[in-house]
This record gives sequence, C-alpha cells and structure tokens, in this order.
Amino acid sequence: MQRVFSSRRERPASKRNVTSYDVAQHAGVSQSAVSRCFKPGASVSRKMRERVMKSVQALGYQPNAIARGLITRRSNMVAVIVSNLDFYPEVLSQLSARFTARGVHVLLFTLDHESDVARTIEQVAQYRVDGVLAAAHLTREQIAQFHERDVPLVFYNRAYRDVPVSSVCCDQVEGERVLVNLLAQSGRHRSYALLSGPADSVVSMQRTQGAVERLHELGIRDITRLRGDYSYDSGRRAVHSIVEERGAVVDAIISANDMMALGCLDELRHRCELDVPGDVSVVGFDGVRAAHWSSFDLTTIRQPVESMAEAAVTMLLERIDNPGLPPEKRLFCGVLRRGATLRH
Amino acid sequence: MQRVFSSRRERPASKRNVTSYDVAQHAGVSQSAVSRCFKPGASVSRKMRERVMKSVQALGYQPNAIARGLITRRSNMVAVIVSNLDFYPEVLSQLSARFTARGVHVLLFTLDHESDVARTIEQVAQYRVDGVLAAAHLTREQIAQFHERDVPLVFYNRAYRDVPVSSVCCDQVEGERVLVNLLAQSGRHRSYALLSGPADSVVSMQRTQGAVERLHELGIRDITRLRGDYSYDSGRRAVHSIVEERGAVVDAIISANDMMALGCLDELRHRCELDVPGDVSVVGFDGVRAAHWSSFDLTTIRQPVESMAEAAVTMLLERIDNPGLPPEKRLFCGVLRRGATLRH
DNA sequence: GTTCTAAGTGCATTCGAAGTCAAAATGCTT
DNA sequence: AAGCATTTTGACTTCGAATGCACTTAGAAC
Repeated sequence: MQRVFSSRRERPASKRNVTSYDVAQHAGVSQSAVSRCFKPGASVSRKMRERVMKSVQALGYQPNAIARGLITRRSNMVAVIVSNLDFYPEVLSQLSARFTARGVHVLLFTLDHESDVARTIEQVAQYRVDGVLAAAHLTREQIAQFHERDVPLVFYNRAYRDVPVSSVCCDQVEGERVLVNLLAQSGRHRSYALLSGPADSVVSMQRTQGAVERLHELGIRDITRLRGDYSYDSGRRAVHSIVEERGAVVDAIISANDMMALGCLDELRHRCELDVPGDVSVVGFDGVRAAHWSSFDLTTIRQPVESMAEAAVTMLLERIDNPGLPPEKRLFCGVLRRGATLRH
Repeated sequence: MQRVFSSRRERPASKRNVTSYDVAQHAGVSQSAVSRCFKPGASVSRKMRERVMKSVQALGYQPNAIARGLITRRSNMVAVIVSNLDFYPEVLSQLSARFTARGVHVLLFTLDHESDVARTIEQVAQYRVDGVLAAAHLTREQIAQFHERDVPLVFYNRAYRDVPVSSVCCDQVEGERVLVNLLAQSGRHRSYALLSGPADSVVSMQRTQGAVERLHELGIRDITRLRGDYSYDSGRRAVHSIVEERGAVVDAIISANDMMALGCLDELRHRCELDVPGDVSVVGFDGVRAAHWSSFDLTTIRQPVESMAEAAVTMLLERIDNPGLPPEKRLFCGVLRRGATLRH
C-alpha cells in the first residue's frame, strides 16, 4: 500500500505532543481520516475507524482542543463570572456540574469587587468563550460588547430593565414583600430594622427596595436602616450597633441575606441575651444550608437554586447552538420557608 | 508609503472577529508588527506602537488567546479539579483569586464522586492546560500521564507516599493527635465515637487513622466507629444512631470534619437534649467559618487555607515556568482552635 | 459487463497569532 | 558622505485539527 505523508514535520515525534499527523503516519492514513474519526456522525468506514483507534491507543493521542477551537471557532468553554460576595458555593457547584454534564467547560472568573469587572471582561473576550454566564453586574457598554461579538450572555440574579439581555432571577422584590407581610400579619412588630448588603450590590438594592415599599404601603414608618457587607460578622455588628445606640427598641430585623441574618441571631441570643423569636423576629433571604440548621431555623425565602441553575445553563447553551434566539428573562419565585424566628 | 498585504483574506472584515491582519491593514503595517506590539519587551518603535494601538482602538481588536496558545504552546490556563465533597468555598475562592492575580486562568472541574476522575483527566489533557491543581485523588497511572506530558501537577490536601509528586497538605494525622490529646488530658472522657467521612476520601482516612492511633497509644479502647458523608445531616444522623442504639453512653465525638461536627452539636442539643460541653465533647476538623459562629464555637483544627492556597499556586506556577524543578511536598500544621465544645 | 450512485478517502487550505530571518531604516562615527 | 552597528520592519512559516472539494472505490441496478 502506498503511503503518502505530508513532509512538513521533521522533529522526532518522541518528545513532543502527539498530533493527528503522528497518528495518521502510524496508521498509514491521512490526517483528515484521523480527524474524521473524532467527529461524531462523520463518514468513516469501520475498518478505518478501528485502524485509526488502534494507533490512537498506541500513541496515546489526545486531540488538541485548542487547535480544534481555532478552526471551528468553538472553544466549548463558557465563562462563569461570579462575584465573591454572593458566591455561595451551591450556585457555583450547581452551574459547574450542569455544564460539565453537557460537555461544556467552565472558565472561572471570580471578582473581589463587582467594580473591577472591566479587566475580567477583556480576558473573557480574549479566550473566545462560546458564552458567558454572569453573576455580576456589567455596564450597558459591556453587555453591548458581547452582543456585538455575538457572544451569548445570561445573567444570574441580575436583571436589567430596558436592556434586551437574558437573565434568570429570583424575584427579590416579591420575596421581600412576602416576608414583610408575614411580619406585619402577626401584629406584634412596631419597630423594624432593615439591614441591607453592600452598596454596589444590585440584589441587595432590590431586596431592600422591596421591603421598604411594602412597609410603607402598610403604613409602617419606624424603620432603622443599616448597611452590612453580606457577611455573618456584619450581621453581628449591625445588631451590636442597634442595641448600643437604640437600646433594643427594634423588634423585627429584615436582613438582605441569610448570612447576616445568622449573625444577627447569634449576636441577639448570645451577646445581647435577647430571645428570638421571643423578643425580636429575624428574617433573611436565600435559603442557604445553614439557615435550615436547627440552631437557627431561620425564616427566609429560599431561592430555587437547582431550577435556576438548570434554567441558566439551558438558556445559555440554547443560545450558543442557536444564535438567533431572542433574549429571555426568567423570574423564579422564592419559596417561603417558615422557620422559628418569628414572634407569633 | 508602500503597503503590502497578504491577499489571503477576502471576506469582509465586518461580521467577523477582528484579527491582527485587520489591524495591520488598517494601520498600514504588517501583521508581525501588530503581534509584536502585544509582546512585552519586543522591539517596536514608538511611532509604530502608537499607530497600531490607534487601529486596535478603532477596530476593537482583542488578541485571540486560542490562536496564541496554539503557537506558543502556552494556554495560560490551569485546571483546578475539586471534588464536590471537600469543596468548601474558601479554598476555591482563594485559589481562583490568587491565580487570577497572577494572570493565569482557571478551568474548573468539579467531581461529584472522586471516582469519576478518568473522564475529567481526559478533558484536562485535551485542553493543553499549563498545569493542574488537584484536590481530588488520582491513580498513579493518571499522575504518570501528566508527568509524561510534562504537565506540572500539584495536589491540594492529597499526599502520596512513595510517589514523586508535589503537594500541599495540612497535617491531618498530627491535627487529630492534638485533638485526641486534648480530649484525653481532661480526663473526663471514657467512651469515644469516631465519625469518619466517605469511604473514598483519603483525607477522612488519614484523619480517622490519626485519631485511632493516638487513642490506642493512650490505651483507649472504647471507640464507636461511624461513617458519614461529610455533610451536616450525616452528622445529625450519626448522633441519632448513637443515642438510639447505645443510649448516649458516648461522651466524646471526634468528627472527621467540621460540617458533621456541627450536625452533631445540633442533634445533641436540640433533639437529644444533651448538653455540649456538659454531657458530651465534640471536636471537628477544618476550621470552616461556621465553626467560629457563637452558636457553635467548635473546638477544631483550622487549616491555614490562605497559606496553603498561596503555596499551592506558587508551587504550580514555579513548575510551569521552570519545568526542571523537582517535586516538593509541603506540609502545613493545622492550628488548634479551642472552642467551647470540650468538657473540662 | 456497464452504468450510476453513494460511501469513503486524501489533498490542500484554513483558523489567528507568534517567531525566524533577512532586508530596510536609522543612528553614529569619522 | 561613506562606513558601520543597531534597531525596526515585513515576508514567510509554524502550531494542530477541521473541512470543501475532488477523486477513488464499492455496491446496486439493469
């Protein structure tokens, strides 16, 4: 049998990555044939496939995803951008697992502050990822950039009014309204504290807004406003400052997330010797694992993380496979979890 | 000035990614020149650089990291493999932040079970990452594969005896011995329960071994052994089964990690109406955030996550830049945290 | 046995940036 | 102004796999 090879490779194939040419040479076929053996649904005879695969095994060939990505213009990678703030592990592990299950790889970008997005965006662009899943706030210009480059973009828990971009969110406002209703219904709360998250967190803003609006609608005006940073410690500090400065005249605390709520609980119970739910009610938001622990049994709104992650992943992959699809905004309702942190 | 272009590109440059050729054409220079402008320390005149950068701005050019990776054989990506089990967020966020700070990108692989590593390894190989940071157990063959391909590999909290491979670990055995000593010193414990993690977790094995050895050395034989899965719930179940079956004759619980220890605490206090530290002592391992919360104030061994992450990242990047470096095993001592979960 | 179709295969080109090398431009000396 | 060293620059090739196209082969139909 006549064997024809490209003569371009001269270096010894030993100390070098094995390429499809090496496999082709070893099997006595063309490089195209090798390539086709790795493309599902390609036209390859049984004999050819077996032969090539034998050489693949013999040489330990692994197709080079980088080279493939260059020619196909598909990297099979998506960028996942999460800010370290609301980076609760469940979300990331859900997203990662679901992408992996569909054969897509995750290039992870974590932000310390939602503010230094710009450099990250640049990196994302350079890697020619097939899509972007962002749990961080981007400017309109940044969103537009992705749009121009036809890179599908789906936001996780960041909604944009008046911007045609896909997102999967939990209804923060509605969730807070439900919580406020619950607090108000009991008729046992006069004085409220509202503990919001960091100033640059949109989610915190929405939650806070939602609570304030509903409180106002109900004619409740006695609201102490405080700011935390989403951490347990900042929850404790908030309670500390309330008690120091106002002598515990607050009887309901609405925290913008669970972590801070847990901090509040611990500070109230263990430092201030106040009883929850006896003296004070506390509600949170998110439904993190620890909120369910019997030490806390926090009343909160649970985000349906599994559904949301699944939706986000599906939406992104759909848009990658089908560039024409219009943006879509999916809003999931949080699920009220009635714990034991409410006066009744 | 005479302008010479490659004639290879015919498609309109509009609806296509901007390439270095486009920039070259726009600026009236060669593609090589554009490339050089992005290479730090390359020989480029001021005039040329300004001119090129103007075109770069005008066209919105972003160098294609994929193409660059193909020719330079450097993807500037490392694979981070974490098993979902000991995937406490702190570690991943530490690693990610430190890699990012050094301009290296993270390709994330999460494993549901440490067992299905094989497919992951294949993916990792195909992406020609510059290095691998693994917080999961690999077989010797898999380790050897990376070695053959000259891909630096550093393990996080997985040590291999007799295998020359780099790792950064917390001294699990020593940590458990310290804890056992502490329990034994008080002279108030007769009957011990040892709660280990999942069977396929090497870390759990080491911790359990460490505890058992020291207990035996001290002549303690009354040890109830239980198995959990590292989760809070499995900690609760473990206590439940102890109390059900043995009527709470256990007065010290050694848990292979903090999460289960917290579960134990909650079950003991809130379900069994037992007092910690009055009736039972509980110790954990890891030093997760929640262990420090005042509801728990758990006695545990804190892993120095910051130092360990820094060490792991540094070791990996050193080996990428300097392929000759021999493997190195770094062992960090855990830091005893004396909480309020010990009888005295 | 011929003709026609379909499946299978190989050649050559392509993706986009980087590196090699030689030519061109510049600066400096005398 | 000529001679030389140095810096800049561009043409061309390279990385490794995928693919359009042309060609070969096998099989079916007559």
